[in-house]
Amino acid sequence: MDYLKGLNARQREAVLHTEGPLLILAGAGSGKTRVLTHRIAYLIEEKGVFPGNILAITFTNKAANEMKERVANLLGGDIDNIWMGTFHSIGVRILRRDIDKIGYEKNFSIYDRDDQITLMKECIKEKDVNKDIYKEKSILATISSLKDAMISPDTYINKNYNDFYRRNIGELYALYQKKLKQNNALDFDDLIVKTLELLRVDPMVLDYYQKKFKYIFIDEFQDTNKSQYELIRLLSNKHRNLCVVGDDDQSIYKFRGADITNILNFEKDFSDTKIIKLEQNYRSTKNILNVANHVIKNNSERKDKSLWTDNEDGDLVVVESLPDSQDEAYFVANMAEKLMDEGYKPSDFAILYRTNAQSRSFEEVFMKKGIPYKIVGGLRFYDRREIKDILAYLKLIQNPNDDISLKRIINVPRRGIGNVTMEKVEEYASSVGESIYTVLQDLEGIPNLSTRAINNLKEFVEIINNLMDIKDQMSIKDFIGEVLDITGYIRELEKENSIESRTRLENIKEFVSVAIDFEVRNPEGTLEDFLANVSLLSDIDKTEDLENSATMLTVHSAKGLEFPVVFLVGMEEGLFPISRALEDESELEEERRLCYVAITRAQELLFITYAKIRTIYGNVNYSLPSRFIEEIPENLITTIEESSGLSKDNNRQLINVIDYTKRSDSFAPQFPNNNENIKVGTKVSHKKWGVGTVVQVKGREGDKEIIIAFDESVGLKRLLLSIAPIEIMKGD
DNA sequence: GCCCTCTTGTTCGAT
DNA sequence: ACAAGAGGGC
Repeated sequence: MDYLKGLNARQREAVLHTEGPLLILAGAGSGKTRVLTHRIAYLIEEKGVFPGNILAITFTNKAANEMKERVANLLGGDIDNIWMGTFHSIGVRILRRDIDKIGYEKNFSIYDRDDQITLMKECIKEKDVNKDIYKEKSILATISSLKDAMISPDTYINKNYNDFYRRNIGELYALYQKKLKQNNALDFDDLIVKTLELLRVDPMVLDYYQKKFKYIFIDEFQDTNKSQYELIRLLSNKHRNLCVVGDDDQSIYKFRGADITNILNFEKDFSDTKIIKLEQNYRSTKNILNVANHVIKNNSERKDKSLWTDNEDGDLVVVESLPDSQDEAYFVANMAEKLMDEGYKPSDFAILYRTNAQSRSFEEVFMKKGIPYKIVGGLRFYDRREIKDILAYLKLIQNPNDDISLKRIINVPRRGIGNVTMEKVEEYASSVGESIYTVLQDLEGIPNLSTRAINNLKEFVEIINNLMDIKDQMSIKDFIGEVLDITGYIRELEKENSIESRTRLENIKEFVSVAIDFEVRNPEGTLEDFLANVSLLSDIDKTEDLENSATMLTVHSAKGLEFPVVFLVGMEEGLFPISRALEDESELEEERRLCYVAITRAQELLFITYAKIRTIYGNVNYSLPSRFIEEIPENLITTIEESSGLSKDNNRQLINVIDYTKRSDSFAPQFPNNNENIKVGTKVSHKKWGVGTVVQVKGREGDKEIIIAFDESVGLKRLLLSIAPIEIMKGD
């Protein structure tokens, strides 16, 4: 088979350059996945490279699976031996084999964000520092960036010895690491850092992997952080066949340590680097690409490149201003319906927003209109309480040292084991330096426990021991069934028999089917593998592959994806770019890159919307259109009104119907409030809040804001006169 | 030990 | 606007 077929000259060059360091600067939509898959296929088929000698690191597990599939299709052979996955999953794989060499046990747990917070709370309590000053989340953020930069607690403490606050942070960092180890647990950052440590500490292990990985690929290289970069430098050091693919314009993860200098300095670190630029875009129309180019060129920190396309001009990009976020949602939904009449499918649509919280209004309207949709991230399945509970049981059974998981479920369902009892147990456990589970094996040894507490604890210990005994005798799915049964978790929910408990039971069923699915895909997989798999899924991975539904997701999650029709919503100053970035040039450039990523997801049609009023935290905010909109030349954009009237060149008749913001439920009130009759003292009645008196009227850019005092149970409310659902009381 | 009410933070993005 | 956590009363 010819692996060069259908590739352009640059792409071929990238496929053929197999030896030595290679940096592929791949613009958005320039066919980099194609290059990567063909290059891997070429190596195996033409160069006779054994699949087990290839390591490919992708950004999500989904991307890894897709790449695997595509390579398998090209080759028609067995490629299971290729190591393909995210940095974190590769780390787990290496650590499961040899982590005992750096003092952990091989059955380590992986702690997610919530587990980290729980653990940090314990550290703060134990260290007895002011918890109003030392916030778990911000400390964890600091620790995470320190780990990314490979700075140890000791180094940090020594460097900041005279800074009281920082020294405390450093000591909390040290304590946090100590506790992780006691729990035999690693957090996400540890999966990289400990892998690095293992390779540095043990020359045999390093040698093994350096020899094994003759060819290494890294996708989305612009979003690797320092420790990840160090890891691949180490792994590739022997064969030096390292191929990295990235686009500095799409670097959007600085907040979690992504270091753009990795890509900018690659050629310095690897002196004989071959650089190939892929600049032909195969994804978007000329108009869309033009818009993207005009936005990104305002950034100063970037490698010079010019992305071009042979595709059609396509329609102009539509920029639409809406009164508020609900109108925005209706606009998108109405336009989607219109486009469906023209032959588009729901799955062709993506709604991209800056923050997850924005999804709600779109979800509501799509639900109302019956347009199928799915949400990436947001209300996360794996974050639900019942799922976390079951996972905690499984984690504890797999790793008895995992105190965090134990404490989560020791009294779930209720077993009469309360705080007082647990405090005694924990105190004893830490005094003898054992895990909670271990000390529970000999309840008589724990001081001051009441007989009742002992009996309750005994019951719990028996449940867990029982489950540990049967763990290896059955499939994962059956074992989860036993856990749900023996612990009484299901019985408790069934007994409750509320709407909520029924939803929970549904979710649990869903979780069991996840396990079944895992077993089908990984016949050899252990409970350990299953848990690691679940922990390391990205939001994209976790999103159900619902047939033919629109996708709602953040711009961050949209990285690497493409859609025929993109709605880029909430394009307002303070939201996108986000308020925090307004005064910082480098953060602003990151926002601009994010905007560039959003625009370049679109293949055929792009709609950009912004709302004049946006409610955040329940507060009304008046906003201006995003500066990124201002950066687009007028001749590249249009509005619905324009495009439906006198049509410009290349501009399709987008609509026949005029009002795209019409709300189908006509909640939008027809109250004649635009009159001058409302003034301070006027009595009005509101649908929901009842009768109130206007206490203030303020002018606001053509509209008026009124403040009304309602009954004391409601209090003061701020409303916009033009849209307030109020009526003036007669006889006033 | 349990339940109810009040307070608090959330929302920048995520493996 | 809303959920989760804290705190107080029983």
